[in-house]
Amino acid sequence: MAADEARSGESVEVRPYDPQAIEARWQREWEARGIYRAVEDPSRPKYYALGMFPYPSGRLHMGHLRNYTLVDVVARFARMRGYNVLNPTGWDAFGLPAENAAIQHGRDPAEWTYSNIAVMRGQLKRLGFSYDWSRELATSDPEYYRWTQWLFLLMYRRGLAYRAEARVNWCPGCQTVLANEQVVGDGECWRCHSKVEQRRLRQWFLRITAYADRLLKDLDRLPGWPERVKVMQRNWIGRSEGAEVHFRVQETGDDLPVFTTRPDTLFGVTYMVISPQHPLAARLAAGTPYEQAVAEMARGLALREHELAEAEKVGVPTGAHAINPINGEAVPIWVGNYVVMEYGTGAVMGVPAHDQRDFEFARKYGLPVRVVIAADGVPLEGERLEAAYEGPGTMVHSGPFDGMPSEEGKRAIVAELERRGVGRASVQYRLRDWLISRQRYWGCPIPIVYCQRCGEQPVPEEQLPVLLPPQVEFAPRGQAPLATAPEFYHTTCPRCGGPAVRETDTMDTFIDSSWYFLRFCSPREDRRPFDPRAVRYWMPVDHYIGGIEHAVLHLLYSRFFMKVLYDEGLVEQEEPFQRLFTQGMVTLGGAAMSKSRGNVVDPDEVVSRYGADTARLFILFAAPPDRDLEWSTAGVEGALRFIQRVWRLVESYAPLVAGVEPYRPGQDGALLGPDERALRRAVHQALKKVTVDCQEQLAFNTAIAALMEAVNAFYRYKDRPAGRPHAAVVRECLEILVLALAPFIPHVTESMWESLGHQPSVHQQPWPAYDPQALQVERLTVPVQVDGKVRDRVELPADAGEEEARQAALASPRVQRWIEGRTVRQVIVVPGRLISVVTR
RNA sequence: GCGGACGUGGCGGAACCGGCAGACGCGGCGGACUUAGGAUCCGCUGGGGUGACCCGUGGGGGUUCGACUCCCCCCGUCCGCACCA
Repeated sequence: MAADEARSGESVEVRPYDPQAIEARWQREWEARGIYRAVEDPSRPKYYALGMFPYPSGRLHMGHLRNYTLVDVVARFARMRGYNVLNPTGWDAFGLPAENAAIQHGRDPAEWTYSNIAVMRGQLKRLGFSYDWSRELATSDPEYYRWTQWLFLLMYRRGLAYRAEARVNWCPGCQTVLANEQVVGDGECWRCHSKVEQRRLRQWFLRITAYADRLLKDLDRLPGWPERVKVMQRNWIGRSEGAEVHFRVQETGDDLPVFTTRPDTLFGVTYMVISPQHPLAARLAAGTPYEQAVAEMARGLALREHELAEAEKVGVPTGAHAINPINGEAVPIWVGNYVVMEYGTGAVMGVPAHDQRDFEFARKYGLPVRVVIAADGVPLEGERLEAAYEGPGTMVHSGPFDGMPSEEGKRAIVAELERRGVGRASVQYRLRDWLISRQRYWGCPIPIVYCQRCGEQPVPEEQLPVLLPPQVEFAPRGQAPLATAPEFYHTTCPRCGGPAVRETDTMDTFIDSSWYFLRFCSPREDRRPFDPRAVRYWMPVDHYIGGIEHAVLHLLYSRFFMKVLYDEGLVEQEEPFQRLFTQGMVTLGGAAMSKSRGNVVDPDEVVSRYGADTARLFILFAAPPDRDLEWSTAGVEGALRFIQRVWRLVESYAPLVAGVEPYRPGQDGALLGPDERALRRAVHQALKKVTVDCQEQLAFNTAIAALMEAVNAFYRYKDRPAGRPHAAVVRECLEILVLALAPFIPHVTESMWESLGHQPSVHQQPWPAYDPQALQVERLTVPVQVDGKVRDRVELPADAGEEEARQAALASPRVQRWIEGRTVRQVIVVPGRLISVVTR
């Protein structure tokens, strides 16, 4: 009876698939049972899956949905494979938008932030992510930022936090300074895209440059990171090896060091060029006709450094000369706009024959060009040179070094300079120290006070947190809002007890996010930033997933923090993220979704209309996770259709398999009919594909495709004209299907698991093993090529030997037609794959 | 300029280590069921020719019995960095 019903398929009325009811029900149950709560258990291997926590901007967008869906699948898959999984979330809650809302709409930043969090938390919960919600945190909570301040003081104590006056990036839109990493594109603010200006200010910095070398070297210890991100970090750190060479100003006796990567070209120096901001520039030009020009250049640079890349090289002579330490030659000193004060020493030796920039400058101002590296096709006379030769060669016009290969010459010249005490080997980095002061309110207060008597004083640990005061004046006027709150900044000196004032700038929010992954290990710890035991168990993050936009911001800063904590002995690893995955964008009409472009699709609307499982399935299936994903409503409907197809399959078979034990591998295998064998093969093949695709890469799109094929095979079995269904095999295959789908569509699979007579939760089941025997076939069809073109297919026993395959191929009439009149020179047999007959 | 990624049907995308190009899905066409279908199930769907043939993975060369895959040159798209000495 049950069998007949099952076989008659669609004539059986099955309950309709109701995603809203199903999803609400299981979300409630999961929460009530606490099945995603993570508890340290040293007897089990751990797995820390983490998505880059969201900024509570108001509502979730598709990027969030994609990001967290990927993390959720990784977490669920790991859980089923027996790992003790930590998958937390929280809120990167400090930041400018909260403050802008305060300015524009008079809302309290805290109120704005926490009401956004409430909305977005609800959205995340409706998506059914397997978070351990008991670990939720917000960086704007005093219990969190207390420890951010503690970490700042740790940096301070280690000499890694310092205050200095420097030329800094000033965003006129946000009315605050920015770190170099936050100046993006064409010199724009990463947040509001205003053109960044330069100002001189006294600000707090973190000495990330002290870790430049380790940050660079350890990239090689991160095989689980995308090459792209590592390259970006390498370029950002920008290590170059070379030499520092000390020239001397002939007229004043001043020391004038330069950095060069080409000490082998030292004999080719025909002029010296210094940055307009170089301390010597104004001094040397004073009293010359160029005094005013130099001053103007310095001013011009202060405004828009980023435009220089396109600007023409401009320079003026100072009238002074520099003496080359290698040969005693005096060359003119120029001031040039192409020299960056912040890199190297702010002075460059001009070698026009072997540096294209110097070449252009020399040609423009009629400076001599002297060839000192000879190579094929390079004229020895500088006047005939059409472009600088920057490659290696043999040294010429270089006194005692003539004839030496240039690579060797680099070492030889440095040795000679060292011997004479006028130079040494040197390494330069492009990386600058991290400017962390922000003239904003909604951030973590910097725990420093200034005492007239004792100077700069760290706030003692026991006085933390320095609380952000409510109710301050926000109108941006280039000054920190906290500077308008005397009740905040008036304090007493922790050392002498005398009157003192607090620092009124707040910290860059990237500090908050540089350690949150550690806090998640023990989020309620109230005596330390984190419990070392918990950190030892959970860290490092096994799989970190987020957007590429953090390649050199958050990801570099977090690595830096981790290394400092390692040096302090607080953590045992130096690298926070073992494996990193950067997902692609979600686009509509080929462009990233954005409010200003008006092409956003709201995840919430998709969930209300189709359900979270459908939204997830579409996102996972429509594109490989690292590529951009074009949103498609038709595609979403396809995903829904697939879920319904599986739903009907399970529902219509449920009566048949009720109370039946599943078929077990190895059990009377020979007795199964061909239809059952075909069904098992399809299902186990899919299971194998899902297992491999999810384990080795995040190839969820192909994993899901494989499951779709299995479902198609299931329908072929169900709708075949004759034969009663084999209940045990059907149960086995249905269970595998449901288990393998569980990480992708967690709610509906829970209901299916129940329909199959099981107790929840499907997510606490072990991942099934595929049966290698089920994959075996008796006969297979192999294509036969003649001279590289497929001419026929032959059917062979699966275990056919080479000779058998060869005979079968040559016996084929269609192959014979193609080899007629020719000599068969070779037959290549690729077992199980193809046979290639060669006549040429 | 330097560095990285990519280029496959009408569309999103498959293809292990060099071995049947186009899995799976969307869209389209046809059939079944049906009062009806925008539901469901099944079939077809790269182009030309319409019998078994030819062409086809951005373009051109090469290696190979065999190339989306490897090598060389070129074109195009996207991203990052950019007078960094």
